This record gives sequence, C-alpha cells and structure tokens, in this order.
Amino acid sequence: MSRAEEREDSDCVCSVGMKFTWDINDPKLPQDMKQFDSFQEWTDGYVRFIYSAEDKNAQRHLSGWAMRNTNNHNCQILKKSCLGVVICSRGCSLPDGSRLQLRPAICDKARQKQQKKLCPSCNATLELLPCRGHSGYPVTNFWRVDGKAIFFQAKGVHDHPRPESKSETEARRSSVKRRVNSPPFTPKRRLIETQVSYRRTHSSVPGLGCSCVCVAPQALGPALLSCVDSSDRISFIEPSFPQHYPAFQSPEPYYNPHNSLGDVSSGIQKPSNPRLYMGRPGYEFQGYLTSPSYPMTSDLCDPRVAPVLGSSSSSTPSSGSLSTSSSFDPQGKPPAGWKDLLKSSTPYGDNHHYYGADYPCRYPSNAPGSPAALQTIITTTTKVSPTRGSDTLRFITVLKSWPASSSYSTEVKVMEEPGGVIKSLSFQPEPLQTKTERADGCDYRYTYPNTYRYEDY
DNA sequence: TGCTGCGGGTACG
DNA sequence: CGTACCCGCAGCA
Repeated sequence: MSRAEEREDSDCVCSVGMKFTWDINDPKLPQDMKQFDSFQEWTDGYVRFIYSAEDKNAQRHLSGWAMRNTNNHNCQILKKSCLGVVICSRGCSLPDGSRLQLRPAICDKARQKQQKKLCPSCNATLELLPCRGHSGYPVTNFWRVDGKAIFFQAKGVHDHPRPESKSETEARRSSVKRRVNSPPFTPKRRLIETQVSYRRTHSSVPGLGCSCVCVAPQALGPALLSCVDSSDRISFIEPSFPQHYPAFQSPEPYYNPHNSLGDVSSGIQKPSNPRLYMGRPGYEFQGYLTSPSYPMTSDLCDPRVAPVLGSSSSSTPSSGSLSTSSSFDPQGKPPAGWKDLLKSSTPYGDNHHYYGADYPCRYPSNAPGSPAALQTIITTTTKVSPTRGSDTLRFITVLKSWPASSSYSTEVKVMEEPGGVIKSLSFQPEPLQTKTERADGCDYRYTYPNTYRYEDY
C-alpha cells in the first residue's frame, strides 16, 4: 500500500471503494483488497463500495431502497433499479406527523396489489412515486462478485423519500399477521415512540455520513431492538424529505453483521454515504442560505469545498426554475423526457407533481400556520477538470430549505465521479428534538459539528 | 405470497 | 451497441 493510500486510510470520508478508480464494467477490478467497506444500506449518489465477499448483506445485494432486478444481459453484473416509494396520494400527515412512505413491492403483481390499497390514515389511494434520480431514469445499483470482494456501484441520486427499509417492511408484515391474535395495544408503545424519535432525529442528520458518527447508532440499535420488538415498529416513517439526510445507518437487525462478528474496525464505519441531491426543477427559492462560518473537521476542510459554498450562496435564482443541474448525467445526455423536465416548472405532467408548485398541497407543513413546506434545492455543477478520459470532476452544491417546523438541512456536496474521492459536507440548524431523542446518552457533537439556529439564516 | 435472480424478448437512440 | 423495461420462470422462505 502506498503512502498516499495509507494517508487515505485515515480519511473517514473516503470509502474503500472510492479510493480506487474502477467501474463496474471494467474487465479488471481492484484486486487483493486489504480492506473492505462496511455495508451501506442507504447508498445514494454516484458511489462505489467494495465489500467483503463474506458480507451477508452484500451477498444478498441488499439495499434500503426498494431495488428490483433489472436484466442487463450480463451475468457477471447484477443490475438493480430503484422502484421509488409508495406514498399517500393526498400526502396526508399521519397522527404522529410522519408521512406514509411504504416500500414498493418488488414483484410487479404484488406492487399492483399494493397500489390498490388505501392509505391507512386518510383512506386515500396510494401512489407510487417513481425514482427518476438517474437522468430521469431510476437510480441503478450494480453488483459484481470478483474474487474475495463484492463490488458495488450506484448511479443516480434518489429523488424521493426513503421507503421503509426491507426489514421494516418484513417486520410490519409479520406484525400484521401476529396482531390478528393479539390485542392492539401493548405497553411497548412508549418504547416504540422512543425509537421513532430516534429515527426522526437521526434520519435528519445530514450527510456527514461518516463513520465518526456511526458508533452511537450501532451501540444503540441493538440495545433498542432488544427492548422493542422490531415487528411492532411503526410502519410509517419520517416526514417526507428530511429522510434524505440520515448519516446513521438504520439499526436494522440485519444491517450490521460486523458488530455481531466483533469487528472492531466497524465500530467506526469507514465509508461515508456521500450523496448528492438533484432537485427537480420548479422549486420556489426561499433564499435562506448564506455561507455560514461553520466549523469544519479536518476531513472536511477540503479546499475544494470553500468555493462551492461561495458559489452556492451567490447562485440564488430569482425564479422558481432551477434547472442548473442539467449535467448530472454522466453521459451528459439526458433523455428527451428529462430535458423537458428540466425546462418545465411542473416537471411531471402526469401525476408526479410532488415537487412542483403544488408540492405544499401534497406535503402540507407539519405545523399548522407555518410556511408551506417548500423545499429549495439548488444544484450547481461546475466542470473543473477531467480526471480520466471523459470523466469530469464535478462540484455539486445542493441547498435545501425547510420550514422552521421541520428539520432544516443544508448540504454541500462535493463529488468527483466516477473515479475519485467523494467528499461531503453538510450543516443544519438544530433540529427539533424531543427529550427522548438523546436518551441514549450518546454524544452527538461529532454528528452535529455545525449546529445552527434557524434564525441564523 | 412475495422476494430474488435469471434470461428471453422488445424498444429506443 | 448500450440501456431501459417487460415478461415469465424457478428457487426459496
């Protein structure tokens, strides 16, 4: 291992997979891996990971996202594409303020049946919000086994809320079965609420998905699960988009095999979950953003970051049309439909208008009287320099604004793709918290290196 | 019953 | 040719 690689080892932002320049289609992939990424359940963005062939989750090609098999006529490479998320067509808020975000059934027939069901909260129809995060097409994941490693590559940025994780869906199913023979209310309720709070807090944590912050949930997850029957967990999850910002891995029982194996190194998960977000056009910019003088960890003090921040604050568009992200497609050739999406302020002429002007109707604010739940996403893509061939180094700036009533997350992502290091940086105002949220006693200062009050904006 | 992977096939650019 | 997507099938839980 070279000196440079050794140095990279200390960089918790960089995953093993991203240290190497490879593509899933390469005839020869990196060999003799001495180190593997720990499994990432919620990958997002153009990322690569290299898992150990022993990793059960990698072997199963698991993902938190609902990924279905896609035939790419290549038996070496398993390709999966994202199905999106099933939501209430009214976007109603559930009693606890969350929104229904079901995991689409993988099987086509099962999914059709699923969509015929009604929202458990308001009896409205359910709707499948498809994923269009990869140049208008669903995000795709590629899996390839090679030697002692399982190579994972993801293309696209999920442009929809997270569905339930697979284990959550399974747990709910078994729960529904069991409820037939058991009373509807159990004393577990309080613990359930505690866990929901946990999810709410941490699913809002922005993309410092690094490692340094992953100790707590791993310690916490099993502890919680030991007292909360996972099958009784709430079936609906995080209010809409704040879910995009979990730094933590879900404490799903299947999720962290390393822990149970006593893998010390996994206590601090190496890879981050670098994500970028491509906003669908049509947002009304609320103009909250400035360049805060947030502290940065050394890992995040990448000189490349600063200009991005500067540009982000100066790239405030005056209209609702934020179509500056047209070059997301690695090939630079979005399909015609996508071009239309970029031009249109109502990108989804069909029923996919959740991100359009009527978004607040679909996703009403959780707090009565608060501003409509407008989101703002600005994406700027700056071509800096080619890294190899036609690959380009891209700086992506993504800003999101949220009403004060919800978790406000702002992220600045720096992405080098497809061959390089991904760095991500994020900051957010102090999220709303309940007293139970940090009852685990974990110190999240490392999780929230940059805490801002909403007024600061 | 649903998940998963495979593979034949079509459509499109 | 690459990509997306549809379909059916088989194995499995």
